[in-house]
Amino acid sequence: MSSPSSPSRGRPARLDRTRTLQTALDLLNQSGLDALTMRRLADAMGVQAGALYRYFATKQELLTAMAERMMEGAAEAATGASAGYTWQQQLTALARAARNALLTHRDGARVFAGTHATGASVLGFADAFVGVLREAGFPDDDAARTLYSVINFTVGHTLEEQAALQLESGRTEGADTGGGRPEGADTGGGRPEGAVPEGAGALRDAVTTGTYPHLAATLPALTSTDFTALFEFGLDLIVEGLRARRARAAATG
Amino acid sequence: MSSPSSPSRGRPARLDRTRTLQTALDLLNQSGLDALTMRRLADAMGVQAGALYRYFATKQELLTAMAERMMEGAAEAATGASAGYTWQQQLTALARAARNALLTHRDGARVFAGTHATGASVLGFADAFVGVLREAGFPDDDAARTLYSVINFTVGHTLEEQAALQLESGRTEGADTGGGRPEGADTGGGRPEGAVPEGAGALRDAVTTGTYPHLAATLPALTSTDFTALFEFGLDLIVEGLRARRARAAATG
DNA sequence: ACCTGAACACCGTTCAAGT
DNA sequence: ACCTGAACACCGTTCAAGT
Repeated sequence: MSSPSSPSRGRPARLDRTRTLQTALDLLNQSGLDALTMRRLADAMGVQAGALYRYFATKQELLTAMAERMMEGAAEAATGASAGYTWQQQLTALARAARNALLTHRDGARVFAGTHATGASVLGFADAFVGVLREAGFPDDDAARTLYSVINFTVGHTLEEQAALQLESGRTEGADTGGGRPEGADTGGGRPEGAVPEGAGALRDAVTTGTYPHLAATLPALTSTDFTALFEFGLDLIVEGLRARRARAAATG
Repeated sequence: MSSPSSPSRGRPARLDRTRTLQTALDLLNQSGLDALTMRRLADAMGVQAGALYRYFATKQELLTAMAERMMEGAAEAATGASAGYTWQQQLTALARAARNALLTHRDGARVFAGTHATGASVLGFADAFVGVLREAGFPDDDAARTLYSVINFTVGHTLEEQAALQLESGRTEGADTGGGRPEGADTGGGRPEGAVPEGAGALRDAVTTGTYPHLAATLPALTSTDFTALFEFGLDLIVEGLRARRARAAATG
């Protein structure tokens, strides 16, 4: 029990797990995951990089703790006032809470996807989610698999959403010093001479350049930036799929 | 047109886009994404690291080309013989082909998720996918959104699947030299003294330690390693959701 | 034209030594 | 007990210089 967390005798200790975690989350929000290095985090805490390893054995362990904290309160936020909600409404609320938790932190989905947090926040959320389905009468297997379906969809979606956010902003660093870059390394697509597009514009360009009739016809929806509507659409598909499965089971059983 | 790809006069050139790409994919399969560095790739090609930058302006561009190549043939693999399939069957085949394409390469999902490939493989796949839905009579918006739902679910799922594979193997490097590691940095959970579990065992441990009634009741399904069944479950949910949406639209319209 | 050599500005992690 | 200093073994990327 004489871990670094417990305040023994001696100097008051500039570091501890909680303060390090909070500073890491702040740094993440300010600068993004790529800029969150152990050295920069140490700097922000006025300490040498090596000192962090007394509280987190590896960077991976720190990231896992961050993922865990991101999910804090997600289950509660979705539970709302109390009862009177259908299982569809409860499931939808939980999924939205998960997406919101990831969106609340810059690169939240990347942090979550890169870790395997199994703390109280994540498991509490999972237990609430599975509980809704079990109490609605779904078989245990279906309940567990639905949890993964919704989580995987949510993480995949938010990964995309946050990647798109990063591209549409943050195009203003290292603003091309004008140094003669070797002319090679082209994609070979015969681009109009300008810069290589990267965001939604890249998709629009590529679609209109090539011959993709169906993509061309759906370009507006394909390049839409209404990620909330996109998330709701997929979520609704899953929930409706569950309802259909339930109706079928009721008819058969 | 005098790009490095076109063989002009001079020495035969040990490098080119295609050979570099192939070697990178081989190295990925052998060693994983974390070991795929520009320096190691250069080593594998018998060249200095800087030489690679004549063919790929950045590592990100190389990774995008890799993602693009992973998806090569996915649309065709799903199209199968010819017609006679329902839109549900065609959609399911396309989604399976996407997962298989990612699974075929080590860390394939991580590579794909970290890039924004908009080449012929990816767009051909997307066009085929959207085409199935449009020809089945779905509105353009629904077709485009369904594409994203399925892709995001598939990427999220395969990310998890490949992460789980990595954990259950590969526990045999840097086999603890016995050096006195500082004793701190514990999670504070009072673990039984052994090593920190990381795979499916970590989840099982955490669930049985805490008080999560619903997770405890569904533990077998929760810790199952049948990822194909898990993928099929989620995919079926989405497809059934689409069918329900279609039936509703037909009744209303 | 294509590649080498060498540098620049970083990384995560370890660990003896100080206080 | 807690942190510093300094190192180890790496990174991605740039670019003058050689051939």
